Amino acid sequence: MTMELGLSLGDHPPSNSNKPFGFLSKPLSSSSSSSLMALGFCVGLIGHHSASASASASASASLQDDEEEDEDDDNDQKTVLLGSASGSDPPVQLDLLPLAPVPLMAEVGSSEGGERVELDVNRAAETEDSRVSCFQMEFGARNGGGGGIKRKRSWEMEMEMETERGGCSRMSDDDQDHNASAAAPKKLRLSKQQSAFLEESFKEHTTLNPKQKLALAKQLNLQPRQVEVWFQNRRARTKLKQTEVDCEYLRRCCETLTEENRRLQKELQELRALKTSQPFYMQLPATTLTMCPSCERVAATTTTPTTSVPTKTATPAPSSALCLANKPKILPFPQLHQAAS
DNA sequence: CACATGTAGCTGCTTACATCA
DNA sequence: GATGATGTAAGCAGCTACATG
Repeated sequence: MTMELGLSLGDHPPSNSNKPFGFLSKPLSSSSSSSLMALGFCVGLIGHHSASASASASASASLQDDEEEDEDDDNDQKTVLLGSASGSDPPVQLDLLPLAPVPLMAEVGSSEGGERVELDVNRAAETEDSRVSCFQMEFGARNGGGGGIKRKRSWEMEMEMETERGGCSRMSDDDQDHNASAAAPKKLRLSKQQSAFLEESFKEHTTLNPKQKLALAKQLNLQPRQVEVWFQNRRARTKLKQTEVDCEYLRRCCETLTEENRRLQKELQELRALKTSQPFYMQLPATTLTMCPSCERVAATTTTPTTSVPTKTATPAPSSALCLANKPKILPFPQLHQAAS
């Protein structure tokens, strides 16, 4: 007789994944949990997701006008449902909440310009670096830009024409040629205010419709393409962090189940030892082994032919209600032999 | 109605640059 | 100051959905 103890993680894969847990083979960072916290997200196990987005209120309030039909985008909460080990348990919901909301600068996006502490990369056009900045924007458009700017959107062209009319003045052809032949344009970082504003907007909706994108770009004095790229990268970062959280959760599940497997194997060995130490079990009264699912102790009860009252002959399991319920019966060896033959 | 084509938006991967220890 | 690690803006390929002829 062989008894197999198989453990599987596959019953309830994460709802957002249609792949098996192949990524578990991927090495995990050594200090996973702490690093997760360091990433700026906290993991909470909650029953129902509470609308945390309300915390990020005023920042993108100015954009609310533009998001009439985009409520469906808001379902993109940074949460994930994970199947639990037992099917009856409620799913574990990992909630990614930014630890520290980014303070919003009052003057962000004001085209008239409040006093800015640091250099706004897109305002650098007004400084001696202007050519670099203007060229950068021009470069994307002229370049054909490859993938992202393969096909220029009509509304983007509209926006850029508007920008050219108003803001960053066009360079002369000579200047353009000069810059085009120069080294690739420097990559300029968004200012903290711009990033903070985009972050607040991202809390409201992780995707943008063209109107929202235009509005954001206008407010932040950025190209719509820059806003679009920022949101794309931000979604990718969110997904990456969520994957790390999922991975950590499943790693712990795996540890727990491995430990459970070890314990059950040990218990099986003990039962086998019990069998060999009592070679005359055939003559013993029928024994029913019961295991309490809560305390995980095994109790053997013997039933004599003369009386229906079981007599406990081994370590008694606690008589809690849990112990009385769901008694998994392990057939005594004689019965197993009979069933096999 | 089925099909081809163009457009727009997305993801995933990658590169290059900026920043920091 | 040099250097490696890390973060991030942007480029690119490929996919899908949708509108249009």
